[in-house]
Amino acid sequence: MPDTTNLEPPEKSSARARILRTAHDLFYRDGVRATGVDALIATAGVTKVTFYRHFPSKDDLILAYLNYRHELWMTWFVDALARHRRAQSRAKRERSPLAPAALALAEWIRDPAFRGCAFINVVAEFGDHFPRAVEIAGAHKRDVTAAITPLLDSSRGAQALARAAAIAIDGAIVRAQADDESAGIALAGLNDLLDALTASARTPRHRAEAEPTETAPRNQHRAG
Amino acid sequence: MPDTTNLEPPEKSSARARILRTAHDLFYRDGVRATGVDALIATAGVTKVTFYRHFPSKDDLILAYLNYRHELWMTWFVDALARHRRAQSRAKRERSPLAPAALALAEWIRDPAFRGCAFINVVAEFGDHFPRAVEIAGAHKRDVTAAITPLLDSSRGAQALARAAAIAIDGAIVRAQADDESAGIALAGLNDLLDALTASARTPRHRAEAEPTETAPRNQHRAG
DNA sequence: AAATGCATAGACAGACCTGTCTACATGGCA
DNA sequence: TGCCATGTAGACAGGTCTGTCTATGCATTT
Repeated sequence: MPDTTNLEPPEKSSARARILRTAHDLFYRDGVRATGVDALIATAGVTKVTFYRHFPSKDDLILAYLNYRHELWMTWFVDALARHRRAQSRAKRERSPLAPAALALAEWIRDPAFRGCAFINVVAEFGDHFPRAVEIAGAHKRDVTAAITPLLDSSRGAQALARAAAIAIDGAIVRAQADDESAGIALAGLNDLLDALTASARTPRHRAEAEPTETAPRNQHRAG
Repeated sequence: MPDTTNLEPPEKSSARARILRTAHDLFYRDGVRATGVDALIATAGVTKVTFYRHFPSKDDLILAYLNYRHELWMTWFVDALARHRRAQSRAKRERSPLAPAALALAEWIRDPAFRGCAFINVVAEFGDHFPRAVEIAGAHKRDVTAAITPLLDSSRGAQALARAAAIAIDGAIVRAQADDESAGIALAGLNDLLDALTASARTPRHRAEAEPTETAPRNQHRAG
């Protein structure tokens, strides 16, 4: 997500803002576990006392990082959506209503600092061992879905459509992350998916409404 | 991926097989970085000398783990695909040609040991700091795409379709991982995406063939 | 019988981890 | 003037990390 300008008001504890900002950059770039507290305080230019005064434990900082990141990213995303929506309405030729989402994603993925979704990454790092972080990640995903819902006709099944689109977006994100030069493939695939989604919504052949057990097998498959 | 029976021939160094197997289980369950060598040797029931004789460094073990996991998972996946394909051909009513992939995914995601895609997780953990691991992850993704390609008509654009489907699959995987009870949402969304994909392939309205720059902006967006 | 290969047990080094501690400086406010 | 929040600098504790070390046992092969 480009251009992460500092949103914190500097009058309220500049040290805290610097720590949070540094944590954001290092956590996202190098991973949370790989970033030690010593590296954080050195980069932020504070001392340990200051650091631990603001964030009593690293876990607290991680949670603050996730909330900060969420706010930052969502702000950028809804703005990018609106931006591309305006550009699309100016252009004559019709496009998929989800095209703004694809364009926003393309912007982000092509950014040199792109390193995937911070929330997916944290869940991948910690999983069940950090449930509060997983919670925030879930809330983030829900908010992303909610942000793209207004792109769609509110009339029929916009909810299910938005959910499917959000999944396609996540897939493109991890695909672009896993293979450097495959960002193009990821974006092309995302376009195909979103186009197919809206096309099928126009011609409602089989409206799959949410319930997955229709196709999923019930037999609990025990694993090793 | 259920039922990970031991594939290693036991005559050749049972210790090595035990280490690899243990690494597989712990790395996948708890994360790679979170799993220390001491925990590995304790669980595998070997000593440090034995451990380091077979895997000179933890990085070597990580790579071996990824290769092992790849073989294991792909074996399961192609089998599950064939299984669901047979079941589908027995059933009378027509379904999407990608339905076997969705059914296989459902099997996996509903497995209690499911903790997302091991390769996505490793990339999320290490990113640029472990390029060889990222390479293996890319190869894995390519192989998954290749495995679902035969489900599609080889005639027109099966390649692009399979790539899009693979992205949808990845999206469903991370979605199911991020939010526990949202496995159902992920699978429903995956079904919607795959159905839409094959439906749009039958009525080729706009065939987006690979090149993404058609929709993606060229302006290099510098980031902070 | 000797040698070689592979296993065991566990101490150890050196680095890094999170988090606490003492001691001191500064600046705003009652 | 005194108080207190906030900042600085850096030593330190206690744990964990990867990786190396010595010393020993037990096969199979030569």
